[in-house]
Amino acid sequence: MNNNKNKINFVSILNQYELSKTPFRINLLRIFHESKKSLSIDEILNFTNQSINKVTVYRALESFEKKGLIHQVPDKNNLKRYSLCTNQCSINEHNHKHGHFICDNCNETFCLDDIPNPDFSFLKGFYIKQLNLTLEGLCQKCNNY
Amino acid sequence: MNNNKNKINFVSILNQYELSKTPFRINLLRIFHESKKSLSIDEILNFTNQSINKVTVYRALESFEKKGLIHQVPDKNNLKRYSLCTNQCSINEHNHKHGHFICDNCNETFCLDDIPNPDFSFLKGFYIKQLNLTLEGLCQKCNNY
DNA sequence: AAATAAACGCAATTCATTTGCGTTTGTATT
DNA sequence: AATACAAACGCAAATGAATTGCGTTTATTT
Repeated sequence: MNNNKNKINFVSILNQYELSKTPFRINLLRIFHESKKSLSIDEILNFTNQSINKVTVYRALESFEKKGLIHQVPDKNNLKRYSLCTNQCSINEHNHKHGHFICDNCNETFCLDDIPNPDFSFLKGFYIKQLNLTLEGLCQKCNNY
Repeated sequence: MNNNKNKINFVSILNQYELSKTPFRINLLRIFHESKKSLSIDEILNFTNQSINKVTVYRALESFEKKGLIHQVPDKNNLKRYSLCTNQCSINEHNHKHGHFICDNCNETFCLDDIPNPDFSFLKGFYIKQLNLTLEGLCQKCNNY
């Protein structure tokens, strides 16, 4: 895999989601793909070496979310935090059976892509659009596993 | 059930959790017990007819949480939002297998006490302290059920 | 290549939450 | 029941994440 191929890849994804392809937004998409976890605004800024304005990050994330490329995930400190959508999502329809594990010690967030689908048939009359599962505890490293 | 008996009840709960029994804190505990859902700061203020200072609410909630009487739950708008603990919790040990349903339309939060316990045995080496499940969609009413 | 729309950076604003401090109230002790 | 101490309270001010306005730059469309 060469860099050129990767770049084309990200651009075509942005195309697919009708998002503009500025250098920063291409880079933002790369950052999401390369870090397998959810990201806060400050974490994103660290990956860009602070070369970009914070407001620009907020607005790019807003666009990405609106188009269904990323989605917001809960954060212990009530900060904005986003994850790449795994399924094909759109503006109107997000369909996550998505889980996150937040480590109490190192604060890392782990995406759990394949959580067993719990049975919610007891919720009669409720329409479930999105499922967000957050586990808290100790990750493998902090649990000295 | 008469009012007197209820009052004694709340006071004894506060006693049990080593929380001081000011008129507001007794009332706060009643509010949590009477509304079966999670509460934001502003929702609490509405129940008290704004007779109490916002800062006081923040500090009372902080105390309640530290002692393990309530716990924070995720909120779509990243506001502080709390629910009564169902299990016996303490300062150091919260053990929730707790779920919440947030309606996209009316914004109500419903507590799901008896969610089926998903199988997380695939998370080898992780220590799971707390499970927070948030469902989003339409509640019975907004779903025209 | 020109016209239009979107992204960007900067400064200023908003709004939830936190902090400091003097006063009041609850709690423990005698 | 009176006193002493700690905690809760209210107010004003501070913090900090997120948002908004606006002029400039860059991407997109024709």
